[in-house]
Amino acid sequence: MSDKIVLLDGHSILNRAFYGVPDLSNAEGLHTNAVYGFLNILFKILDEEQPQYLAVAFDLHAPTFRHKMYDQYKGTRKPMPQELREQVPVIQEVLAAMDIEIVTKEGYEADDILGTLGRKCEAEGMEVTIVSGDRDLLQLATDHILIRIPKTVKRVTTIENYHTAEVLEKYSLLPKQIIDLKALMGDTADNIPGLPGVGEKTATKILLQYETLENAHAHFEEIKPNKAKEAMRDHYDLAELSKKLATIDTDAPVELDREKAALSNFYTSKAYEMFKRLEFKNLLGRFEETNAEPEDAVFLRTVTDFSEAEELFGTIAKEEKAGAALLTEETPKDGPMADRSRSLVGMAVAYGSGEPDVVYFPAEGFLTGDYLKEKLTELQKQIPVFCVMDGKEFLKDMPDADEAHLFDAGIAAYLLNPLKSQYSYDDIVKEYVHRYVPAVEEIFGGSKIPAAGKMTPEQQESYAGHQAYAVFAAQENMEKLLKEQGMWDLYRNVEIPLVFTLRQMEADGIAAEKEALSVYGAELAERIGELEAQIYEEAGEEFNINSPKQLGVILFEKLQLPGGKKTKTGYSTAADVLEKLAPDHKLVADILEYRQLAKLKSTYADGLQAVIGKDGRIHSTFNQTITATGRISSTDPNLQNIPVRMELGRLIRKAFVPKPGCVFLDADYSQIELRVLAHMSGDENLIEAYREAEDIHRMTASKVFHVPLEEVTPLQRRNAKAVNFGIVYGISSFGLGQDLGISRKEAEAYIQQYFETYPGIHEFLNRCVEDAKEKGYSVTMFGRRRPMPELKSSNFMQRSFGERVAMNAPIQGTAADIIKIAMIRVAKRLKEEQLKTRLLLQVHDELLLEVPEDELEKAEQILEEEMTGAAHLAVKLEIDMHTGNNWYEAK
DNA sequence: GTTATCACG
DNA sequence: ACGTACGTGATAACA
Repeated sequence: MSDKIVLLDGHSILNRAFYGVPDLSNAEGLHTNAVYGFLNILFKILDEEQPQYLAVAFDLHAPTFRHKMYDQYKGTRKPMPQELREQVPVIQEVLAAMDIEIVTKEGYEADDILGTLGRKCEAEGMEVTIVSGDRDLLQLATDHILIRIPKTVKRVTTIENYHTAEVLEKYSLLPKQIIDLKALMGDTADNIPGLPGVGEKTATKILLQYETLENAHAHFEEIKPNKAKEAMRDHYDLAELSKKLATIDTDAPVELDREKAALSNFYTSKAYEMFKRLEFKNLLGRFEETNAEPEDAVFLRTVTDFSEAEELFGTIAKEEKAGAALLTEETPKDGPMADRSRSLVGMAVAYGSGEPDVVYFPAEGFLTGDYLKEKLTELQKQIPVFCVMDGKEFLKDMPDADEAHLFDAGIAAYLLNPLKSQYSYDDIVKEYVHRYVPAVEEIFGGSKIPAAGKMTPEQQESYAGHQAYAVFAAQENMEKLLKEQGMWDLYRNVEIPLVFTLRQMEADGIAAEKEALSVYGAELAERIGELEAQIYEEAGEEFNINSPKQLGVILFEKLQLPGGKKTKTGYSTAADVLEKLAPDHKLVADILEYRQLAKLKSTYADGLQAVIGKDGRIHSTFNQTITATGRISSTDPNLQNIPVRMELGRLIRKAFVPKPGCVFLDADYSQIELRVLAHMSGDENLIEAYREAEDIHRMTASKVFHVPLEEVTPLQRRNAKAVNFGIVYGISSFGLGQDLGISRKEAEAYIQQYFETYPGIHEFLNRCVEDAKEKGYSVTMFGRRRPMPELKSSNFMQRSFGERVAMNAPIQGTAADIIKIAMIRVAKRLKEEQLKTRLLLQVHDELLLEVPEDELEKAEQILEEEMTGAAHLAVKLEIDMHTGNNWYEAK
């Protein structure tokens, strides 16, 4: 059997894949559809062909040399869309990670490289397969060179195969005559002009008779269709040029490096990382059987001997920097946070200069969990730079950690790119150390991390060790980048202190009365039952009201209500659709009420009861690395979306109570985002409006609608308020119209008048978009960045989204910065003044404190001072503050 | 696991 | 012409 080689036309396949695969992008906003499609085609070909060699050819310049000649001639080449362009380096990176040979040559196209290598390999007795989307390549087909052309029709990829015989069969021409064919008929996709008026039919007929272009020209007077004859006579220069354009150079100065092209195991750890980052989940399966060894592994070791450990701790204590990772087991794994007990299973420490030593200490024998914790706490206080992956998690086991020494790599990575959905140690190493360590999937053979106690000793060492290595190795570069990007102050003086504040909030939790929730839930259940019966009766049948699909069928098919389709899967039954129908149909009104109550019961009445711990408190988790704008989020449960707007829902807040002897103290910023906007835009009129008026929405209405302040109607005020909100969201006339239930045109007029009233805001918003377009990211007052890849999109919708985000992110982000600062300041004051008052919750513009009755006055003063003093803006920061014996009263 | 809906700022 | 408000998380249904 002779050797087989597969040669791929990189750009051409990428291009095919781009247009054949629907738009995909990963969490970073990077488009990935073409890369995904490319890899699918590659794997399919390799599975089928089982070649010994593989190489991929790329043009060096996207608009290629040969085509440029014609571009100058006619200048009609469309630029490559940005979404495709950005994927070119990605596929090259992926191929490189897979150790696949990439061949390029200055001054030559991929075609020429494929042609040359193909001929050479054939001459050496190999079987050659060339894969391209470009039919030009058919000219290369022989009995030993197979041209394969993938086509995607309706999401199914099929591949056409051509040896000489197949070319003859399909085109009635020899492969080398394909050149003449193109010369005559042209190829718009490739910008080959051909002869005017000559298509495939005529061209084939001419070539069947005369074999070549030149021979045909010599006999042009005999050519049959008159049009073709004249074209041949008058435009032969075009055909000659076309032939030149269509001819593939099979004598380019390129060589195949057999060693590099030899197909080895390309399931490398680098490739695995790339696939993971690109979120090609079903391609990851290909890696499972192969066990890729990292090429330059981090050296790890496990120490179990007590005196050796003691000695090591002594050495490490003198270090300037260390990285650490804890393996902790939580039991039981579900149920309320407070009911779980934690035990240390082991810990890893990375230290040293240059290539670090990484040591894993299992908590066993004389090295007990308590001993290790004690030692690590000491180390943490001694070592100036102490790096961990997740500081807040670390504090659960090391509550006495020193803030000044802590480097939280997860938070650093979040600030450097807040768009990622996860901050994993392996990504961090890849991104900031340019090295590869095994990810959890590789260590555990699945994306799930088993309980620490269930891991094998090897897995424990690898997981904890690589994590300790990662934070240690990445720290320097991350710190440098944070400083370069002007975020070091934000990192050091806001985010890191906040880690400690949030940890305290989580640990304290908030008391909730199970009984009250249960009673509330029972009341809801009663009314839900009534509604259910009514709905079935009105609908004439029983169905699952919670199923939008079934509900849509009942409403819009069975009962023929107007409202039609809206979502891709069927009818929309969202509240705004149903509300339009509710006044005329009792059924719809009942459904809306049912929905509301069902939500309250399942999410709040039942949901909250389930997370109350044995201590009677709810310990939510506050996430600091989730949002794109810098806000924090709350999960398990989410305490930032407890009902308040509707009275019935609001009653839930009566179940949240202070502990005995305490009261709640709640304060929220008054229109913080609008005030931030006034400050950042510097708009004199808005700033002045804030100085003059109690009620900013009324004031805005007065100015926008040119009526005296006292004569502003409630409707005018409502509209002005909506515009104020809209501005903060990155206004669009459509969105505003939707919100106010008016036409796009009317909304447009409001916006216009608003901008006339506050011209500085108009300028500011434009500047936000322009700046973000230029720099690729937006910035808050405190330096927080948000990258905005969408702004470069050629897709109108995505770009518009980017523009709105560019207007919103600096405002929402700055407000988020301010309340974070306020939280730190409040926490600091409480500590300094040794109060027992505790910060319990943050709800974006609101803080809830649990205050011993005798500290109330002091706490009020602190809260007022620290919240309003958190930032100095051109307008005052004002708060509304209340006390109460539950959250309902305090709000 | 994804989709639709709805709770909050 | 395109088709939207910005930022989150939990639940139930459905595949």
